[in-house]
Amino acid sequence: MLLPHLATLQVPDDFIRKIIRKDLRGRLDEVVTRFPPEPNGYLHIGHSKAICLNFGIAEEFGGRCVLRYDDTDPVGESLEFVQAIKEDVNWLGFEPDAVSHAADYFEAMYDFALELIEHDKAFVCSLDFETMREMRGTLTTPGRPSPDRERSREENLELFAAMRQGEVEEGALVLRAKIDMASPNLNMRDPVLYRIKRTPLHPRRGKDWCIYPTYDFAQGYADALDGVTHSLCTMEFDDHRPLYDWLLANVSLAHRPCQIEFSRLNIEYFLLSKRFLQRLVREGHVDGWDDPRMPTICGLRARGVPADAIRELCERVGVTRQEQRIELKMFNFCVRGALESRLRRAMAVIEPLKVVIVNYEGAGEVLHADWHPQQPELGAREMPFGPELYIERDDFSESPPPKYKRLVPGGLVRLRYAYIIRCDEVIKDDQGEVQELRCSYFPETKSGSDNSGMRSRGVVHWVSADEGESVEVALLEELIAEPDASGQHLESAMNPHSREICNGYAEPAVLAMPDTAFQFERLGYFTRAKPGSREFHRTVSLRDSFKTR
RNA sequence: AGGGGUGUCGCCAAGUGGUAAGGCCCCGGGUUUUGAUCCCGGUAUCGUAGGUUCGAAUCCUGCCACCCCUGCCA
Repeated sequence: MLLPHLATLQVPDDFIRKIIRKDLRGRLDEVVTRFPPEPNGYLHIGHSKAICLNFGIAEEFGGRCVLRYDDTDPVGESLEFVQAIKEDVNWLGFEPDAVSHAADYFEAMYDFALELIEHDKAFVCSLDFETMREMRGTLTTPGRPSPDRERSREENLELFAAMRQGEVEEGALVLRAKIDMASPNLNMRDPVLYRIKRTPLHPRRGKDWCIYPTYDFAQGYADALDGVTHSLCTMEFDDHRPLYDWLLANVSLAHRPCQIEFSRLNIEYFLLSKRFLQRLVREGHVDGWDDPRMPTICGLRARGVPADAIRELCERVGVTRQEQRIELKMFNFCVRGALESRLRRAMAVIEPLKVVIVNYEGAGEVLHADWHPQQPELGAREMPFGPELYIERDDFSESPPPKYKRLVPGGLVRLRYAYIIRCDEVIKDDQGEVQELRCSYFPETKSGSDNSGMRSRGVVHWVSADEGESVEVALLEELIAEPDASGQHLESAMNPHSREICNGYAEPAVLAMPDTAFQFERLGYFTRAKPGSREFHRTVSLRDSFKTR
């Protein structure tokens, strides 16, 4: 799983794995983890950290990992998301040992609720939303008990049954835990356990149920029913843990999963809130959840980011309880690392500038080059060369910055895999815009048989003007312009240049190959919009150490 | 009457009383017909103030900063 050039990376060993290793030495025989997405949206790169952690641990310790859909609230959930989540998990390289649904445990959960009521640990409350909020108190003042708190067990049982039977209006009654209205932990102030929802229908259970358990109620029991030993979740649930434990302790359940929290993955320029992503799609800022600029798993896949680049990133950033905001550079490093050794190289010119070789005799010739300088087993291709070519506009300059290694008037530059040329004349239009370069070439400098001893300033890529294939190339950037746009308004945060289209030319061999992605030399890694398409978009640029560019 | 969590190089992150790993970034240099890749080399006294100790990033005390919590979302 490690990338060839990154083989030094050590096996993961974080505080969670240390706990598990210790538990396996005595307390437990097997480790069972779970990844519990709510099927109300697409997975994004933030989820991949939890996926890699949970599935990775199961793999490393010979345990199991369950993909559990946390479908406890029908609002916003759909089967479409269920399907997409499964596909994304698989694409990332993981196969769940089991798939479960919290909704399939509704019957068992209902029984746990009854048990709590029977033990006087839960009650049916008739407070309306507003009043309940008011009576909960604030961060610094204690709450006050509901007037229904001392309702009799019989009445609670009766009312809860009525709720379940659909005899109660939505919002009229809820089931609450009876814990401590004065607890400094707000989660312990008699939290709601069940609420009534008549609409929409549950995507999986239809109209079987009209009462639904809250996250807090469902989580621990679903974990227990799934046989989970270590319930790994993100830091914001840290102060839910006392409730998680309380709910498990007050019911006759032998199995006791334990919750461990770790910090979320944040990446510069990636805004991962579901609300934000939904809005991008809804308002048409992107072409869909799988737009190649989206930070969703399917978006990254469309962009050409390989699964192992994502896994590599998750492994590299580690697992701790510290907030982490990873630099984009780190992400890009992993993407390049995954692509570097496996993509064929090719030449494409994105902003063409015509070059005419005035001393070239004949119509043209065919040159040869390996598909990859370090991987000869990838084979070689032929490329047509002729008297008219295109080079990149910014590979020529009349007023070059210091240390410029490209073409200047009167200067020499090597056309990669071909000849050294000299710029003899610059043709401009009325506006003074460079139109065309007239150059002469040196036949004795032909690549592979050059013993002229001539030295050029640098090397430049090119495409035959006659035989180059026209291609449409999209240069992609992040959707937001600020490294951290959380809390900003969408309008001001959006990057207006997230997709710039260029019309250019690629060497013909590119279109003759079935490869879905190439490295266009000196430009970056590019992926086809669709198989066989002549539309490409840039997955990531090459690292560029040219300072004044 | 608030509670919980976190503070080690620009970004991640090891380290758990014996004198600061590693990666990314950055800066030098080498190889190179991609200013790519690859290869060498360089860069921190641990939020802060005290204390304990022969010895502290690690133990104790105070302070400071940041994050989370007042949904019948997850």
